[in-house]
Amino acid sequence: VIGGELSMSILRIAQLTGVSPATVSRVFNQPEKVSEATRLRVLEQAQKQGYRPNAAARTLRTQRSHMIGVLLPTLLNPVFAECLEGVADTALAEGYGIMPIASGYDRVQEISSVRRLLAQNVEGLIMILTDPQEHPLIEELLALKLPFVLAYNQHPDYCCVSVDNAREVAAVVARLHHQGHTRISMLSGQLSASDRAQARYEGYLRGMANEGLRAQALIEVPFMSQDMAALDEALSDSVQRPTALICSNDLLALRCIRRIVCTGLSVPNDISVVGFDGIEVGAQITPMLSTVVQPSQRIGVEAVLCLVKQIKGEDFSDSTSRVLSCSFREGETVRTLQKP
Amino acid sequence: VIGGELSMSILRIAQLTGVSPATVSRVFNQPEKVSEATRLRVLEQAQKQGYRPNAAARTLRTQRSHMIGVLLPTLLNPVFAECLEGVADTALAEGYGIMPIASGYDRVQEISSVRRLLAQNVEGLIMILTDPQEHPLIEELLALKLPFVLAYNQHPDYCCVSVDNAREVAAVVARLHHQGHTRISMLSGQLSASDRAQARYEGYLRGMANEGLRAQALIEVPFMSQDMAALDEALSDSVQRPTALICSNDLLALRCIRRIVCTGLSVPNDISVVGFDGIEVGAQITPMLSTVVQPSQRIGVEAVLCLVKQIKGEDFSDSTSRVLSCSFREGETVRTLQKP
DNA sequence: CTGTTAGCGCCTTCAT
DNA sequence: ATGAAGGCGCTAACAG
Repeated sequence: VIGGELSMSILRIAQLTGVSPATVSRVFNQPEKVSEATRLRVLEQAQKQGYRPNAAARTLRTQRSHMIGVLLPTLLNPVFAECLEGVADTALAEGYGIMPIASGYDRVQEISSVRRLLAQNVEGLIMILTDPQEHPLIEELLALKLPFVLAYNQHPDYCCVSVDNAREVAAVVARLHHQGHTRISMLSGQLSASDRAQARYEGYLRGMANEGLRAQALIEVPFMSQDMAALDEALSDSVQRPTALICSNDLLALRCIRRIVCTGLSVPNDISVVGFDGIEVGAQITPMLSTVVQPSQRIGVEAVLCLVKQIKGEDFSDSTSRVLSCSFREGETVRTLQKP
Repeated sequence: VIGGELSMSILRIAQLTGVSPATVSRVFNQPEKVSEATRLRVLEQAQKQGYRPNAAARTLRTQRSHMIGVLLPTLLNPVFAECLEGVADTALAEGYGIMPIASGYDRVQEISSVRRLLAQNVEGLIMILTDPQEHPLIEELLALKLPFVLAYNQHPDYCCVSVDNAREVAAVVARLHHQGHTRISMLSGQLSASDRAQARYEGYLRGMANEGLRAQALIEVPFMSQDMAALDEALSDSVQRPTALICSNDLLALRCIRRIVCTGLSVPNDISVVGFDGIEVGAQITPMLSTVVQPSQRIGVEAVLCLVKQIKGEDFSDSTSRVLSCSFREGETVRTLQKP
């Protein structure tokens, strides 16, 4: 009965310790059900042999992978990297591993990426979609009864961890107005590219209406390319030129500032710029970027907590959405205008 | 023989299609060994039933998880996020999933994190360590015969994908000297914090020696905190003050620029600043950061390719290290001095 | 080209 | 408190 070249497994530890495999298993999963004496012996042997439970076998047996899939647009935008950091840390703390995939803001890739995640038998998904509206993926997940949480996205029917994009931008408009600005424009990537962009633009419109200001036409630039022609045009008319520019995200804001300065104008003296996201570097640069700071890491944290709750509770209806509040970073890219 | 509530599995598809489980398995793994007719029938049935092969079972059976573990300091520094993007994309293309964990620049966490990765039965590891010198982890992995690749780190004995940090910094020194700078200082986070920091500092010393310049004392600031006292002191003496400052990484460079400007000095008029890393945002800001651009994404890509080669080849000696070359980004934070 | 069979390593009732 | 036994879903011989 003496095993020969037994590969590393629970069985080997069992034999070496002189107990049954069941006992070894218990030591790792229900330690309280094993007498301290044998438990220590098993632990010691396991230690000595460098034994680690086989995750695949355990997953197969328990039907639990302890894996969370994460779908995000790209890690090249720090806002998502910051979020992922929050996701990673929290998942770890909750006993889950994460498997991230970037979709490149592409709906087709979003679908294929999630399929791969499903193939890995993830227990749940955290997704940052370009736009959750009528997304085939959602139906699919619902049918599979696979728990998921949307991050940054907003949708009335599904569990989302996000911010009130529209409200935040409207507040920025009010703030700028309060500082004497009336010609306030908004610049964005392609609106169709994300629900955030749309919500933020709506916030702009609402804010302008609230303040009794005339909304300007949206300055829409291709986000992926570096083409700033639309901005150039908006700046060309030095009389009608806006005094303040709200950008749909921080990366765009930086790009705008650069373009404006290259044009020979000054930020914030000639034109104020406000971003959205609150990426860390924005606070390191000079002039410090004035921006709406989303709690990106916290969004990641909450998304995991919410997802884990769903997974544990098996309760799919408990998917309480969370709208986190933003703060405004008083940077140095906004100028208070003299009253005329 | 008519199966009842058979849970989703290869067996179910087999029964429904009227073939054996082996055939279904072949359809997914060795399609060429199955007649087109039955293959199509199986595929159709699988499709209809929404069947997906169970990854855990497959892993258990084949002893291959198709998972790569990734250990990195943090995602909050864009340089690592960019690298991870490269890792993620390439791993996907190679048929692997990735599982990233952040270590927070902490050796103890590095160890515990990798343990967790091992517990997930990853087939290999990509690691960005603070310092691979005499790292207990390495011994452990070697003993386990688990393939791994170090990224950014440099070590003669193990497979690394990195850049020649020392050479690149030395080149910066030469470049600055060529532009008329002689009082060139270097600023870094704690040297002990990473082998990169050390190598870059060595490069500074070597570069200064090469140019026949007198190396200044290293300005060492705590990287994690925002404490810039050491810099303040270096700038206090307006006569001896350096005309150029080489920073050990881009994040530090941004912080320095901010501090310098807040002191009332100008970059680059009063003092030139050069970074190291080449994070994307550095090119978006104004003034554009002059810096040594590491091919971060490519480091990630190469690391995966190198790792996969090891995994496939089972050949642990084929671990050819790769030293990628950097480029210099001519930004706007360096001034060419007039000849005296 | 297809079917049969035997585990991969683990957990978990059910006995003892 | 511990042991025995079955099976999670799949693949890789080996037959036919």
